[in-house]
Amino acid sequence: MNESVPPEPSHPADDITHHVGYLLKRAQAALRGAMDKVLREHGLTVPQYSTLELLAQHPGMSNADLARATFVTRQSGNVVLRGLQEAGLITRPTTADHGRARPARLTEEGQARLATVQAAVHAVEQRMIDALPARRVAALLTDLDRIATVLEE
Amino acid sequence: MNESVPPEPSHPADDITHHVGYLLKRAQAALRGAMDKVLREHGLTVPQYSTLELLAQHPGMSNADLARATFVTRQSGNVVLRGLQEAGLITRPTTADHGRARPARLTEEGQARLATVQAAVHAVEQRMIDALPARRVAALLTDLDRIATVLEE
DNA sequence: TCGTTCATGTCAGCATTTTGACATGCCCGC
DNA sequence: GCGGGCATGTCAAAATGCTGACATGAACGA
Repeated sequence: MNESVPPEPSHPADDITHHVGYLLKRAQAALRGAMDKVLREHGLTVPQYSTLELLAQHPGMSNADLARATFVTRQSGNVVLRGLQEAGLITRPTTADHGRARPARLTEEGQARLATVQAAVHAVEQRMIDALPARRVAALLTDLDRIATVLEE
Repeated sequence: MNESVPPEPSHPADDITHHVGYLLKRAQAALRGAMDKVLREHGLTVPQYSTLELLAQHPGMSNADLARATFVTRQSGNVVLRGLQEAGLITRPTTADHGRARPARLTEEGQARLATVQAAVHAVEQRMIDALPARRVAALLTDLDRIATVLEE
């Protein structure tokens, strides 16, 4: 059953802007821009927000954990963590009780700041979801997961 | 190890790593990494490849055009263009015949280099597509397009 | 016990990208 | 004509991210 897509049978690559990779990039760029715009009003960057959100769900994550989860290097993650610490939004023990990992946790102020921006960020995500047929959202999630998984190996 | 996840069974929707935004980021990061790895063997970066591909389809695009199409600033686009020009893969007129825009075009060597890497890059994209149910690919494309469109405005 | 291996945190240097600014050249309404 | 408005190219400086390197601490097997 290949009849549903007959437009270009012979030419495999016509318009790059309609390839999966390009659209993935475009959607991600648009999301990044929308989040940046919203977060700037609250004095946070996207990496900072992501870190706060992760720490809220998993208190005690180390710098290396957070770096992996946010898709940056440990070095970049460290910079973000220092910024958040200077802003008083997180705390890290000065000495590691086990290994070298220093578990990070949200401060009261960190939790408050996160709660403030969550509404705005979630509104952005809702705009995304509302733009899609409701019954396709779940499929999109599994598809994106499969793409990531197959390319990560 | 990063053993940081024995906490309470939170609701699936509460886990950020299953949100659309996070999966979009993860898929894009994985794609970027896979393309980087493949292109490095041919001495090209992802922005350079993207620019070559766009110029192959649309000869004469200006720096500003390319910057918009690759989701970077004009300044960054200019750096990429200079690199490609130094490598002898593209040419740009030293003076603009109309306005300030200087249309870029692939050289013979540029076309050859592009043809060489296209197979490798397309193989990556094929791995993505093969990881998905065939009948969902078209839906994924339209969904990504809708996400990008709604967030770009 | 000891040595190897691995993960982590951190420093330094480099590359890339962005922000901000400015000059130049078209278009379009007046 | 001609002026404002806009898009483009480019420079300089700052921000951001990465690679390479090193030291420390834990886990594991000989």
